[in-house]
Amino acid sequence: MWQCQGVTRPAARAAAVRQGSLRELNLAVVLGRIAAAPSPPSRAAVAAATGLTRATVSAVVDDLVAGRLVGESEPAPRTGAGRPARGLVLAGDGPAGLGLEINVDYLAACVVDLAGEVRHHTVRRADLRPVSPADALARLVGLAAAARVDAERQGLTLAGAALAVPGLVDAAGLVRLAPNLGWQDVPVPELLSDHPPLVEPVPGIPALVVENEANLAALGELHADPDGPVSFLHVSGEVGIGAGIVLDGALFRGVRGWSGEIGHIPVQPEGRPCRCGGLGCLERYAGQEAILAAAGLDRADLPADTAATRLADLAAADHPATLAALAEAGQALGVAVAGVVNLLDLDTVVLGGGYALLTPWLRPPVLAEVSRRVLTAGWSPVTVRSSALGPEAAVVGAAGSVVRRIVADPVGWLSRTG
Amino acid sequence: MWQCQGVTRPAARAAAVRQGSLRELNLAVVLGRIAAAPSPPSRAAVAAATGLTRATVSAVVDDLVAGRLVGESEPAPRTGAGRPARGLVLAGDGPAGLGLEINVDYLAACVVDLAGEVRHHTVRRADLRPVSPADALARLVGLAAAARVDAERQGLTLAGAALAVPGLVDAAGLVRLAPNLGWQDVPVPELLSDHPPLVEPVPGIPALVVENEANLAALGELHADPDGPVSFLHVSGEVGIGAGIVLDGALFRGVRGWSGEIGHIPVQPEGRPCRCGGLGCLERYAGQEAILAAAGLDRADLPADTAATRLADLAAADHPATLAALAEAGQALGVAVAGVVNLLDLDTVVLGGGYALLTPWLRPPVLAEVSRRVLTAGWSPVTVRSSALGPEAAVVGAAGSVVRRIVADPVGWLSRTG
DNA sequence: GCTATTTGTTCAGTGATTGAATTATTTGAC
DNA sequence: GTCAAATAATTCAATCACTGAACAAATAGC
Repeated sequence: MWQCQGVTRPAARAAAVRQGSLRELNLAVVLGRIAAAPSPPSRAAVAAATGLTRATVSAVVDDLVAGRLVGESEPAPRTGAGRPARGLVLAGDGPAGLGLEINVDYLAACVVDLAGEVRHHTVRRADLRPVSPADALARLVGLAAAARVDAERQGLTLAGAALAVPGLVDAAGLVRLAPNLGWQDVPVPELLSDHPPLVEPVPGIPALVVENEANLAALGELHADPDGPVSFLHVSGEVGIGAGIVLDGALFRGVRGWSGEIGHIPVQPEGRPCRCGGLGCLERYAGQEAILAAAGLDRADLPADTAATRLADLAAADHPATLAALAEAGQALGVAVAGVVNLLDLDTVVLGGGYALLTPWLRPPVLAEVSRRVLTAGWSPVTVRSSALGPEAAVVGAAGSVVRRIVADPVGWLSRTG
Repeated sequence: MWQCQGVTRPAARAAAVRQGSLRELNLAVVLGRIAAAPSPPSRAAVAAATGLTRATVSAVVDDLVAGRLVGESEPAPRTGAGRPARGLVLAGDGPAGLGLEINVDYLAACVVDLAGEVRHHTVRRADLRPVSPADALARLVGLAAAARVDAERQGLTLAGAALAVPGLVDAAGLVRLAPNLGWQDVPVPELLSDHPPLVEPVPGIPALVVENEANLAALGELHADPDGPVSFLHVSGEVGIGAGIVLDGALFRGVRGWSGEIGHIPVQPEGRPCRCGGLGCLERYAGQEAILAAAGLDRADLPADTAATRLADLAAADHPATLAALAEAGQALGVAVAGVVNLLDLDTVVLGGGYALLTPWLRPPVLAEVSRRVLTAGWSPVTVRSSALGPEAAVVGAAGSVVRRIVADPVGWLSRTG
């Protein structure tokens, strides 16, 4: 009689359902089910899981196979009597996503297929700070072209690309600010328009999405651990500190796509001045420069990308100043994370980027602050763990975001090949 | 060639689309369109807006009219030649939502019809702190019964109820903690099971949802201003400080429904101890008690519900200690809000509850902290405004949450009456 | 009074799903 | 070794809801 459940509202589906939409929706449902299954499911298993009839599933699967989105695997392990099932798997020779990344000291490209496998991965180290945006993008196009050749050699078709940059990106792909690269108002799509296209045009799939690195790294984490939590906070600690917020399996980008600036959450309202103009931002206490300074290390001594490694080595060797620096950083991070958890009620915090290596030392103080400051900590434990992917989380997440889009809405790809 | 757009992922629609779903989905689409239209639309206008044919819309509308969800209004103002349209409106004699609230010093009930009109509203003042949860709920049932009689007299059928409580509620309706009521682990549905049901059973609509007051107040704000922003932060300042987070028109409840505890975001990590066990929580700087103390007022002097009024009166009279207290509270609130905006990239903050009256004095310091501390403040102005609803936001939001659910998914109601 | 215009309904046609029947393939029992 | 049971996948007539065009209704303007 008195049943209870939470107040939720289904997302406003403005789109009317026309006759043909039925098939379009079921293509996505069946493909999504095949993608989510732990082992290659049979048509009958998909039917049972989705509630569709086997006849419908067969018809839908035929379309998916014809469109090179799904393939049949060898007979799955038998369980008893009966005709053996034919396992359905996401095609390894269909569309793939191209992930790209421009960071302070490297460029990277990778290709991920529908099944989520990384089929190509290149990193080219170079200090990009003295390089103009146009030249940096030109070099990146070189990497992308090589990735494309490699992908096509493997029978894959690049259907879209996503570029990770360490900065604020608006909806049009304009990089408003990437302080560590020294970029300001760089119109990436415009600068790339001189180059040949990187991917095959596919209706419904943007040729290029430019996105904040921390956001894509969070998606990479989702991708690397499909059975993990669907809502979590992914904190990337580099020179700056960025966060990607994943809610119900989707990236939360904010009203303008500028969410996740956890590095500028105040942790000491009247504390150290930050170059953003604020006072006491988290970045000034837990950013790479702050940790290095507190540990007594000169930043000029070592390239940015080895800072975390160096700190981890010193900490592992019980270097007192480093341990103290990490404890202080972890405490500041914990204060910010406690605020976030109080606000959003997340139960998982993933430490990524440079923090991944430092998790053994950062985790205890973060957990201490969380358990002290989070109102609901008593009933609901918060997990703090290290990223499953390493520094490549952002590129992999970028490529994964493309295939994720295809799986969620395969109609564009299917209409391409007819 | 180089089109760009954000990385978004459509929500995972696990549900397969069966044959009948087509109609079910279009019932919701058409009903939603009628609800969203600024003036009663014709069938032809709905068809044009949704992309369905007029024939389909007519058929769907017939079902909706038969189910008492939609009615026809008198001819809308003419625009030119042609057969006059028959305007479609949400029925004022169909299902309605029952909103309930238990707060520190009052009980409230209200009824909202499909169109969003408040058709009944009662508030009964009483100090609930010395009253046992069972007795408080018994009194509430009395209010609810009166509301039901009034609703049925007006031809309405109560299809569901939502109860707002100032505390943490889990998914089963158990109130884990409501400090200001003195409640702990109160199983509301169980305590209500002795009473006759408050509403007609409707498939798909929970008879009772228990939810945090701040969350429902945020929904009330969404309800009061349907053309307003679809993503915003609603901060209710009472004895405690709670926030409701609305993202894309839906309440964000967090993993366990305990989101919005903005009152325990640290604003001075080593500052004043809070009864939550943390240090320097926002509540200790911008909560009602902190403001009263800073203004030199004794809390015992005045009932809790008049504290905001009293402070507003004193501030309007330029009482120096009150002005200083509000400035300090506003600054602390601004620090917390700046952190939230950095994290979530929201562009609207609504001050509700007791803060609504104090907005003229709180807004300037909040805005100052936001513009100083939010990284993207330069490109994206943040609006800070007062709640459109007064203290009744939570009850109205509670009732509105029920009708919102019916509009978003009318199938349950329609299957009830056949 | 006639025409143009817009609204809303009717109706045959179509596409996709449905459910039952059928075929295919293997396990296990007699 | 053969047959029955079991499971997988396909085939096919029936059904349901949307489509598009034709039609009826109602009004403004000439």
